[in-house]
Amino acid sequence: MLTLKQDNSELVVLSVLAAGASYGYAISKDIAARSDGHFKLSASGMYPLLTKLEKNGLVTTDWEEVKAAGADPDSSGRRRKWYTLSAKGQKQLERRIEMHRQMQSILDGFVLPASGNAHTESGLAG
Amino acid sequence: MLTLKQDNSELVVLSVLAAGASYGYAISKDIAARSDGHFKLSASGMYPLLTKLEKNGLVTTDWEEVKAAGADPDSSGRRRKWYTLSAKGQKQLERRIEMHRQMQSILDGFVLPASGNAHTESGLAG
DNA sequence: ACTAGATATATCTAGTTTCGATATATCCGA
DNA sequence: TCGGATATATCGAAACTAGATATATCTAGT
Repeated sequence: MLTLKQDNSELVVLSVLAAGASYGYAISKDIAARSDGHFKLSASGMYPLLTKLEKNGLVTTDWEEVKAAGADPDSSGRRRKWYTLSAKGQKQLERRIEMHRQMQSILDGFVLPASGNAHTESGLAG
Repeated sequence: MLTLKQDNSELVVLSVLAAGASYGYAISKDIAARSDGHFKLSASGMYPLLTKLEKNGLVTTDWEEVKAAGADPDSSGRRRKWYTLSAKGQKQLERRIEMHRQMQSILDGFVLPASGNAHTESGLAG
Protein backbone atom coordinates (compact mmCIF):
# COMPACT_ATOMS: atom_id res chain seq x y z
CA MET A 1 0.00 0.00 0.00
CA LEU A 2 1.50 3.28 -1.13
CA THR A 3 0.25 6.27 0.75
CA LEU A 4 -0.05 9.29 -1.49
CA LYS A 5 1.76 12.43 -0.44
CA GLN A 6 0.03 15.76 -0.94
CA ASP A 7 1.71 16.54 -4.25
CA ASN A 8 0.61 13.28 -5.81
CA SER A 9 -2.70 13.41 -4.00
CA GLU A 10 -3.52 16.64 -5.73
CA LEU A 11 -2.52 15.23 -9.11
CA VAL A 12 -4.62 12.11 -8.58
CA VAL A 13 -7.68 13.93 -7.22
CA LEU A 14 -7.56 16.45 -10.05
CA SER A 15 -7.28 13.56 -12.53
CA VAL A 16 -10.26 11.79 -11.00
CA LEU A 17 -12.31 14.97 -11.18
CA ALA A 18 -11.28 15.48 -14.81
CA ALA A 19 -13.36 12.38 -15.59
CA GLY A 20 -16.41 13.91 -13.94
CA ALA A 21 -17.66 15.56 -10.75
CA SER A 22 -17.44 13.52 -7.59
CA TYR A 23 -17.38 13.84 -3.80
CA GLY A 24 -14.87 13.05 -1.08
CA TYR A 25 -15.87 9.56 -0.12
CA ALA A 26 -16.38 8.44 -3.73
CA ILE A 27 -13.04 9.91 -4.80
CA SER A 28 -11.33 8.01 -2.02
CA LYS A 29 -12.96 4.72 -3.10
CA ASP A 30 -12.28 5.53 -6.74
CA ILE A 31 -8.59 5.97 -6.07
CA ALA A 32 -8.36 2.69 -4.18
CA ALA A 33 -10.27 0.88 -6.93
CA ARG A 34 -8.44 2.37 -9.89
CA SER A 35 -5.07 1.63 -8.33
CA ASP A 36 -5.97 -1.96 -7.40
CA GLY A 37 -5.77 -0.96 -3.76
CA HIS A 38 -2.22 0.29 -4.08
CA PHE A 39 -3.00 3.93 -3.44
CA LYS A 40 -4.72 5.20 -0.36
CA LEU A 41 -5.90 8.68 0.46
CA SER A 42 -7.44 8.83 3.91
CA ALA A 43 -10.28 11.11 4.94
CA SER A 44 -7.93 13.19 7.05
CA GLY A 45 -5.89 13.84 3.94
CA MET A 46 -8.79 14.09 1.52
CA TYR A 47 -10.95 16.79 3.08
CA PRO A 48 -8.24 19.34 3.85
CA LEU A 49 -7.00 18.82 0.28
CA LEU A 50 -10.46 19.32 -1.24
CA THR A 51 -10.94 22.43 0.90
CA LYS A 52 -7.63 23.80 -0.35
CA LEU A 53 -8.60 23.03 -3.94
CA GLU A 54 -11.87 24.89 -3.43
CA LYS A 55 -10.16 27.84 -1.76
CA ASN A 56 -7.75 28.10 -4.70
CA GLY A 57 -10.59 28.04 -7.20
CA LEU A 58 -9.52 24.78 -8.84
CA VAL A 59 -12.88 23.20 -8.11
CA THR A 60 -16.41 24.45 -7.57
CA THR A 61 -18.72 22.82 -5.06
CA ASP A 62 -22.38 22.01 -4.60
CA TRP A 63 -24.20 20.45 -1.69
CA GLU A 64 -26.59 17.64 -2.42
CA GLU A 65 -29.23 16.56 0.04
CA VAL A 66 -29.40 12.80 -0.24
CA LYS A 67 -32.92 11.77 0.75
CA ALA A 68 -33.78 8.21 1.60
CA ALA A 69 -36.63 6.62 -0.37
CA GLY A 70 -39.19 6.91 2.37
CA ALA A 71 -37.55 9.63 4.38
CA ASP A 72 -39.32 12.48 6.08
CA PRO A 73 -39.35 15.31 3.49
CA ASP A 74 -38.60 17.74 6.31
CA SER A 75 -35.50 15.89 7.51
CA SER A 76 -32.20 17.36 6.37
CA GLY A 77 -30.97 13.97 5.15
CA ARG A 78 -27.37 13.10 4.49
CA ARG A 79 -25.31 15.87 2.94
CA ARG A 80 -22.99 15.18 0.06
CA LYS A 81 -20.57 17.77 -1.26
CA TRP A 82 -19.88 17.51 -4.97
CA TYR A 83 -16.66 18.79 -6.45
CA THR A 84 -16.45 19.90 -10.07
CA LEU A 85 -13.19 20.74 -11.83
CA SER A 86 -13.11 24.39 -12.85
CA ALA A 87 -11.43 25.80 -15.97
CA LYS A 88 -8.62 26.95 -13.69
CA GLY A 89 -8.42 23.46 -12.21
CA GLN A 90 -8.23 21.93 -15.69
CA LYS A 91 -5.31 24.19 -16.51
CA GLN A 92 -3.66 23.38 -13.20
CA LEU A 93 -4.08 19.66 -13.91
CA GLU A 94 -2.30 20.07 -17.23
CA ARG A 95 0.52 21.94 -15.51
CA ARG A 96 0.73 19.23 -12.86
CA ILE A 97 0.88 16.48 -15.45
CA GLU A 98 3.68 18.31 -17.24
CA MET A 99 5.58 18.74 -13.95
CA HIS A 100 4.99 15.09 -13.15
CA ARG A 101 6.49 14.01 -16.48
CA GLN A 102 9.46 16.30 -16.02
CA MET A 103 10.01 15.01 -12.51
CA GLN A 104 9.81 11.43 -13.75
CA SER A 105 12.26 11.91 -16.59
CA ILE A 106 14.85 13.66 -14.42
CA LEU A 107 14.36 11.17 -11.61
CA ASP A 108 14.94 8.40 -14.13
CA GLY A 109 18.29 10.00 -14.83
CA PHE A 110 19.19 9.21 -11.25
CA VAL A 111 17.67 5.80 -10.81
CA LEU A 112 18.57 4.66 -14.32
CA PRO A 113 22.08 6.07 -14.76
CA ALA A 114 23.47 5.71 -18.27
CA SER A 115 25.98 2.86 -18.40
CA GLY A 116 29.57 3.93 -18.07
CA ASN A 117 29.05 6.87 -15.78
CA ALA A 118 30.17 5.04 -12.66
CA HIS A 119 32.63 6.99 -10.59
CA THR A 120 34.20 6.43 -7.22
CA GLU A 121 34.21 10.07 -6.24
CA SER A 122 31.73 12.85 -6.63
CA GLY A 123 33.44 14.57 -9.49
CA LEU A 124 34.07 17.73 -7.53
CA ALA A 125 37.51 18.73 -6.40
CA GLY A 126 38.42 17.02 -3.14
CA MET B 1 13.23 24.58 -10.52
CA LEU B 2 11.59 21.54 -8.93
CA THR B 3 12.15 21.28 -5.24
CA LEU B 4 12.57 17.71 -4.13
CA LYS B 5 10.32 16.43 -1.37
CA GLN B 6 11.81 14.13 1.23
CA ASP B 7 10.67 10.94 -0.44
CA ASN B 8 12.31 11.83 -3.71
CA SER B 9 15.24 13.44 -1.93
CA GLU B 10 16.03 10.13 -0.27
CA LEU B 11 15.73 8.28 -3.56
CA VAL B 12 18.02 10.74 -5.31
CA VAL B 13 20.62 10.90 -2.53
CA LEU B 14 20.71 7.12 -2.27
CA SER B 15 21.10 6.92 -6.05
CA VAL B 16 23.97 9.40 -6.00
CA LEU B 17 25.70 7.44 -3.23
CA ALA B 18 25.21 4.20 -5.16
CA ALA B 19 27.68 5.61 -7.69
CA GLY B 20 30.26 6.16 -4.97
CA ALA B 21 30.83 7.74 -1.55
CA SER B 22 30.32 11.47 -1.32
CA TYR B 23 29.64 14.26 1.16
CA GLY B 24 26.84 16.74 1.72
CA TYR B 25 28.01 19.69 -0.27
CA ALA B 26 29.18 17.58 -3.20
CA ILE B 27 25.92 15.60 -3.26
CA SER B 28 24.00 18.87 -3.39
CA LYS B 29 26.10 20.12 -6.33
CA ASP B 30 25.90 16.73 -8.00
CA ILE B 31 22.12 16.74 -7.87
CA ALA B 32 21.93 20.24 -9.35
CA ALA B 33 24.42 19.31 -12.09
CA ARG B 34 22.91 15.93 -12.99
CA SER B 35 19.43 17.42 -13.21
CA ASP B 36 20.52 20.40 -15.32
CA GLY B 37 19.65 22.65 -12.40
CA HIS B 38 16.08 21.39 -12.23
CA PHE B 39 16.42 19.72 -8.85
CA LYS B 40 17.51 21.50 -5.72
CA LEU B 41 18.21 20.06 -2.32
CA SER B 42 19.15 22.80 0.15
CA ALA B 43 21.57 22.42 3.04
CA SER B 44 18.75 22.59 5.53
CA GLY B 45 17.15 19.63 3.80
CA MET B 46 20.36 17.77 3.04
CA TYR B 47 21.95 17.48 6.45
CA PRO B 48 18.92 16.34 8.43
CA LEU B 49 18.30 13.78 5.68
CA LEU B 50 21.88 12.49 5.76
CA THR B 51 21.73 12.31 9.56
CA LYS B 52 18.54 10.28 9.34
CA LEU B 53 20.10 7.98 6.74
CA GLU B 54 23.05 7.45 9.07
CA LYS B 55 20.82 6.84 12.08
CA ASN B 56 18.87 4.23 10.11
CA GLY B 57 22.05 2.46 9.07
CA LEU B 58 21.59 3.10 5.34
CA VAL B 59 24.94 4.86 5.13
CA THR B 60 28.21 4.73 7.05
CA THR B 61 30.24 7.85 7.69
CA ASP B 62 33.87 8.91 7.96
CA TRP B 63 35.36 12.28 8.79
CA GLU B 64 38.12 13.55 6.55
CA GLU B 65 40.47 16.30 7.61
CA VAL B 66 41.07 18.37 4.51
CA LYS B 67 44.51 19.98 4.85
CA ALA B 68 45.57 22.86 2.65
CA ALA B 69 48.84 22.43 0.75
CA GLY B 70 50.94 24.58 3.04
CA ALA B 71 48.73 24.38 6.10
CA ASP B 72 49.94 24.05 9.67
CA PRO B 73 50.04 20.28 10.34
CA ASP B 74 48.67 20.98 13.83
CA SER B 75 45.62 22.91 12.60
CA SER B 76 42.41 20.94 12.49
CA GLY B 77 41.68 22.01 8.92
CA ARG B 78 38.32 21.83 7.22
CA ARG B 79 36.22 18.83 8.13
CA ARG B 80 34.45 16.81 5.50
CA LYS B 81 31.99 14.06 6.32
CA TRP B 82 31.92 11.23 3.80
CA TYR B 83 28.83 9.10 3.35
CA THR B 84 29.08 5.55 2.03
CA LEU B 85 26.07 3.45 1.05
CA SER B 86 25.78 0.39 3.31
CA ALA B 87 24.48 -3.03 2.26
CA LYS B 88 21.25 -2.12 4.00
CA GLY B 89 21.21 1.18 2.12
CA GLN B 90 21.71 -0.65 -1.18
CA LYS B 91 18.74 -2.87 -0.42
CA GLN B 92 16.67 0.14 0.58
CA LEU B 93 17.59 1.86 -2.68
CA GLU B 94 16.37 -1.14 -4.65
CA ARG B 95 13.12 -1.11 -2.69
CA ARG B 96 12.76 2.62 -3.31
CA ILE B 97 13.35 2.23 -7.03
CA GLU B 98 10.74 -0.51 -7.17
CA MET B 99 8.25 1.67 -5.27
CA HIS B 100 9.08 4.57 -7.57
CA ARG B 101 8.30 2.47 -10.66
CA GLN B 102 5.10 1.20 -9.14
CA MET B 103 4.08 4.73 -8.21
CA GLN B 104 4.82 5.93 -11.73
CA SER B 105 2.90 3.18 -13.45
CA ILE B 106 -0.19 3.55 -11.27
CA LEU B 107 -0.01 7.33 -11.48
CA ASP B 108 0.10 7.00 -15.26
CA GLY B 109 -3.18 5.12 -15.00
CA PHE B 110 -4.66 8.31 -13.56
CA VAL B 111 -3.04 10.92 -15.74
CA LEU B 112 -3.30 8.80 -18.90
CA PRO B 113 -6.75 7.26 -18.53
CA ALA B 114 -7.59 4.60 -21.08
CA SER B 115 -9.91 5.97 -23.73
CA GLY B 116 -13.55 5.22 -23.18
CA ASN B 117 -13.59 5.33 -19.41
CA ALA B 118 -15.15 8.75 -19.21
CA HIS B 119 -18.06 8.93 -16.84
CA THR B 120 -20.14 11.75 -15.48
CA GLU B 121 -20.54 10.23 -12.05
CA SER B 122 -18.23 8.43 -9.73
CA GLY B 123 -19.52 4.97 -10.35
CA LEU B 124 -20.58 4.51 -6.75
CA ALA B 125 -24.19 4.38 -5.76
CA GLY B 126 -25.58 7.87 -5.36
C1' DA C 1 48.46 40.77 3.67
C1' DC C 2 43.86 41.49 2.71
C1' DT C 3 39.42 40.48 0.85
C1' DA C 4 35.55 38.33 -1.47
C1' DG C 5 33.44 34.36 -2.78
C1' DA C 6 33.25 29.48 -2.70
C1' DT C 7 33.48 25.42 0.17
C1' DA C 8 31.59 22.81 4.15
C1' DT C 9 28.68 21.30 8.08
C1' DA C 10 25.04 22.30 11.08
C1' DT C 11 21.14 24.39 13.78
C1' DC C 12 17.06 27.54 14.64
C1' DT C 13 12.49 28.97 13.94
C1' DA C 14 8.11 29.56 11.90
C1' DG C 15 5.08 27.61 8.93
C1' DT C 16 3.21 23.53 6.66
C1' DT C 17 2.13 18.68 6.17
C1' DT C 18 1.00 14.21 7.83
C1' DC C 19 -1.78 10.67 9.96
C1' DG C 20 -4.30 8.34 13.32
C1' DA C 21 -7.93 9.36 16.39
C1' DT C 22 -12.05 11.50 17.26
C1' DA C 23 -16.74 13.59 16.38
C1' DT C 24 -21.16 13.81 14.20
C1' DA C 25 -24.81 12.02 11.55
C1' DT C 26 -27.31 9.18 8.07
C1' DC C 27 -28.40 4.90 5.29
C1' DC C 28 -29.33 0.03 4.79
C1' DG C 29 -29.70 -4.85 5.46
C1' DA C 30 -30.25 -8.55 8.81
C1' DT D 1 -32.74 -2.25 16.57
C1' DC D 2 -28.21 -3.04 15.78
C1' DG D 3 -23.83 -3.04 13.15
C1' DG D 4 -21.35 -1.77 9.24
C1' DA D 5 -21.02 1.24 5.51
C1' DT D 6 -21.61 5.92 3.94
C1' DA D 7 -20.29 10.82 4.50
C1' DT D 8 -17.91 15.14 6.02
C1' DA D 9 -14.87 17.30 9.07
C1' DT D 10 -11.54 18.70 12.86
C1' DC D 11 -7.91 17.85 16.50
C1' DG D 12 -3.24 17.27 18.05
C1' DA D 13 1.32 15.28 18.05
C1' DA D 14 4.92 14.41 15.17
C1' DA D 15 7.49 15.07 11.12
C1' DC D 16 8.90 17.86 7.48
C1' DT D 17 10.18 22.39 4.87
C1' DA D 18 12.73 26.47 3.77
C1' DG D 19 15.02 30.55 4.67
C1' DA D 20 18.03 32.62 7.91
C1' DT D 21 21.77 32.23 10.83
C1' DA D 22 26.30 30.47 12.74
C1' DT D 23 30.94 28.88 12.34
C1' DA D 24 35.10 28.01 9.98
C1' DT D 25 38.30 26.99 6.07
C1' DC D 26 40.01 27.34 1.27
C1' DT D 27 41.26 29.84 -3.03
C1' DA D 28 41.95 33.40 -6.32
C1' DG D 29 42.72 38.08 -7.19
C1' DT D 30 44.82 42.34 -5.89
